[in-house]
Amino acid sequence: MSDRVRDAVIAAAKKLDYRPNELARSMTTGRSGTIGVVVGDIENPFFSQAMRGITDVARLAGFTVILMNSGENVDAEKDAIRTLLAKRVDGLIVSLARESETDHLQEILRSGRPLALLDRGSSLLDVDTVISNDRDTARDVTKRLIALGHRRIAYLTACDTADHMFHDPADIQTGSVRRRIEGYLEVCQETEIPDAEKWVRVGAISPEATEVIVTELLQAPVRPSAIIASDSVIGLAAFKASRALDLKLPRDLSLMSFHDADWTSVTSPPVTVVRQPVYQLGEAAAKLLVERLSGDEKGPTRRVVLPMSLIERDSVGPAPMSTRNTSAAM
Amino acid sequence: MSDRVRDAVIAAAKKLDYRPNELARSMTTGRSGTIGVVVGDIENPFFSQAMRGITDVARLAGFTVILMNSGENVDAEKDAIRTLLAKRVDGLIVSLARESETDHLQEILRSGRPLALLDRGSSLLDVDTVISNDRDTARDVTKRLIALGHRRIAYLTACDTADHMFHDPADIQTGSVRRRIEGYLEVCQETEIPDAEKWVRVGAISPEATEVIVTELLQAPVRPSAIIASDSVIGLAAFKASRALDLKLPRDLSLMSFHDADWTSVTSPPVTVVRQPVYQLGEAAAKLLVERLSGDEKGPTRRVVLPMSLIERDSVGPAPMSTRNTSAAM
DNA sequence: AATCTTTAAGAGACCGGTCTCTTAAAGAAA
DNA sequence: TTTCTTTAAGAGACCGGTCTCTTAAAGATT
Repeated sequence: MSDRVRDAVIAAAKKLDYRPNELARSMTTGRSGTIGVVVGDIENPFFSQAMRGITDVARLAGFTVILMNSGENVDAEKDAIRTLLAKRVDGLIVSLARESETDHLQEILRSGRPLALLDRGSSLLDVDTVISNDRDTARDVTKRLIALGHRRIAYLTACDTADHMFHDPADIQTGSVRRRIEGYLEVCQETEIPDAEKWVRVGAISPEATEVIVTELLQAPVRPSAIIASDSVIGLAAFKASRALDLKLPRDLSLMSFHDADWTSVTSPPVTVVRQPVYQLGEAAAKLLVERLSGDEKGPTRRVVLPMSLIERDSVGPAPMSTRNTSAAM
Repeated sequence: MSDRVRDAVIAAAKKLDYRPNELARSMTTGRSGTIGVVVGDIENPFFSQAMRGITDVARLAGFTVILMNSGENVDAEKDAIRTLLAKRVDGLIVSLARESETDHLQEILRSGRPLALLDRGSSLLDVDTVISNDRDTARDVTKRLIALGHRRIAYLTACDTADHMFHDPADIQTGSVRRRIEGYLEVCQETEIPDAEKWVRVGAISPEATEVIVTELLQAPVRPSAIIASDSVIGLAAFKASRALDLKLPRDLSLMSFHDADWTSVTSPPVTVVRQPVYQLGEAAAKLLVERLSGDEKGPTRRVVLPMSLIERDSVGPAPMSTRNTSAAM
């Protein structure tokens, strides 16, 4: 009897090509089967790789992904989260624009939905987080550069400050970058390199802005012998700018970049990079979220730290002798 | 009276931090404020750039975007569309895996939702489409190579066939690529270059696969003097493979690639590319869709063709004299 | 002051599912 | 055949909005 009726229903359903309305289902069940993701800019290979990791895990777990770009802008981020919450996503993955502004994130928590932080954590927020070992890697990288005789090492980041100048790590609102700068400064202090702070440059928010910063840096009377780029977009712009100035790497300048983007291995010279497990970062964040969504709602928060590693190629070399004694040169 | 009550309501809403449930709203209005996007692989810079164009337009129009990867796999594409339809997206943007399989797209049309095709059209489907002028550009590029004396020009694409060999443009299911190959073959025929078909290689679906194909191609007794890569991922792998074989560009081999990805300008030599308005492609597709969604539901279908242009750099040069007479060399 | 118009507030149905509870029918046991 | 158990089908409420219709109250008109 059950069979007969079922077959009839199925046949009818097929004839009318009936599709259950997931919206209606979501309304009663309270679950939308959707997770919201807020990233800085999907065009950045860093985020598109991470996004692939997220979508792969989500799909396997039966979730669908809504993507929103914040442009690293807090207001856009707030809007995005508000929209996502209104759409009743089951959980969120956010790559915070500024770690200090967490009011809108509290809102997520208050709504009872789980949240996972991607690449940037926040001490103000006790939630699942996936980051890289930024500080340690920055320390290693800086040590390596110093061992090669570099004393004037510029650090370039897209993170901007109110006056577009760097004074203190506390100015930097993006956690991953702040930790890197802290690591860099620590090592400089330990090796008694004075005024390392003055070599940190903020506001490399676009290839054009980066070009201006790098050009100005390299044309100054006292110029850096090495540059560390905080991501591959900055690294690429710095590479182009140094070439435009006819500088030979690594003779005239040592360049290294965070994120082993595709292009870094095919330049001449190929550029020394910090390999970041970007896909895995996204994957891990999605896994944490999916686990919360299917079971232990209220387990202890987990913080995953994925290791980065230095890939030494040919854009980094010994510093010219003339630059080694910092105090004299200044 | 109205004011008093409204104020009271607003105050109460604020106190309870009330957020309208978009799901419930969607159910009655029949509009979810969401558009579904199906791309091959968000990790590919081509798609991530296009996606940025889409999300920017969508956000401005008040829509939210659900992203799904098909991996250029028809079954995954079908699944994705089914899910999207069940979630009651208002419209879809799809980058078709195979132009001949359109049953699942008919399903979209039957559901009454608008659809826009991105980068790949289908003659079977009368819907809004945004593509590039693939055939003409391929013709230009081929002519240029032939003018430089090239007679053996390999064309590499990720599109695969059943037997992993190319026989006929009809084998190629990705419209943009098929049109390019058609343009390439047309020009070869017009200039009486025999057997151009044998230089088309399919199945460059990953960097590894591409490396195998390129290495085999370049180590054969009769090898191509020029390679055209159908996208920047293939172009990069081909660049690496040729370098691994110690070939000097453009002396030993001319290489050019579709899609002006970032890296193409920083290699040595920089590679000659076809500039594709990728962001604009996404933008245009989203605009077409949004227009349908807000007004002329049933206007005539529009096909937007965005122009590509050749950026000549230094990876393409004259063919070695020895390769110019095809018949003798074979 | 009585009537008509305007405007606001309240009540009810609906969207399309899920879930529980009741009722009816079929099959098993006495 | 009667009674008890099992199982299937049907009815109703609910999720949280939108929308329409009714009712009540305020303001305008003569």
